Amino acid sequence: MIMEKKRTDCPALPPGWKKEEVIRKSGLSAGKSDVYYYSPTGKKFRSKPQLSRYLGNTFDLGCFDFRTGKMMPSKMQKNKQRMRSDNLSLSKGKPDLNTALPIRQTASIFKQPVTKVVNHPNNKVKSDLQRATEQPRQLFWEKRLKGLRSSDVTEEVLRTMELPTALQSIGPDSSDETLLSALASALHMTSAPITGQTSTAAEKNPAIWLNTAQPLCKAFTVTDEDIRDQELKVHQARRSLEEALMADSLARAAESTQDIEGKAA
DNA sequence: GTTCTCGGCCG
DNA sequence: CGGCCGAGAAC
Repeated sequence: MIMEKKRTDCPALPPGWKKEEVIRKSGLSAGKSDVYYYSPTGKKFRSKPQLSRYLGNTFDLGCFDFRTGKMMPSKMQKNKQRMRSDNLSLSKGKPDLNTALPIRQTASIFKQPVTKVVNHPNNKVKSDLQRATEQPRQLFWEKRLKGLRSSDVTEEVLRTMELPTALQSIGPDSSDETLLSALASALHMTSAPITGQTSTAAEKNPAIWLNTAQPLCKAFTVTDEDIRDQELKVHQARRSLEEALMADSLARAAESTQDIEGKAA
């Protein structure tokens, strides 16, 4: 009888990645288990460094637990280096493989050319950006984003953002349930300014007058006050983050002191 | 040749 | 003790 190996989906990794656990059947280490991962293309990975090298900056494995296959928020970077003023600038030890660089990980599905390296002389590498931008798009495609919610790596659904009331949805689905998605998409799809639908005709008969280069959103103007408000929000968010990091760093310091006391006793 | 498996090193 | 990887075994 052949025991098939189970390759299970791994929700903490990008779609298509599979995890497998193999129990050792014999030898001194019988009963111990080895964990492997398979990329969407089927390549096998048998350690976190190996996985990390392959994913590079496209994915942060900082709090990924290789054995369980889950993101461990508590295990936030098991780095020796503490967030302290005395080593903020001069980082000693190895440069961290891929937690260090602040890479935006949410936008990668938009307009990213894929470079596929294949060791065959007749194959050519295509990076065709035109395709991504000039493909025909479905009218009112934003509707398909309805009901989609973002979630973090532990699959907790995140609180949605509140949009200014000046932003009004347009089109067959007048609710603003897709508005945030539509605007976020628009910001990623183009580097041109996002103005919304400037033609008033579009409001009355969007099926005909819709400007497809712009999101399903009535025209709006951004005032200097809006910008100041936003700057304030960002500033406050940064303050909160700074405080949270500081509290975290203190908690860790206390934790390790207890460790030492525990061992001494 | 490739893939599977366990040993064993090292932190 | 467990993660990681070398290398022999198996195919």
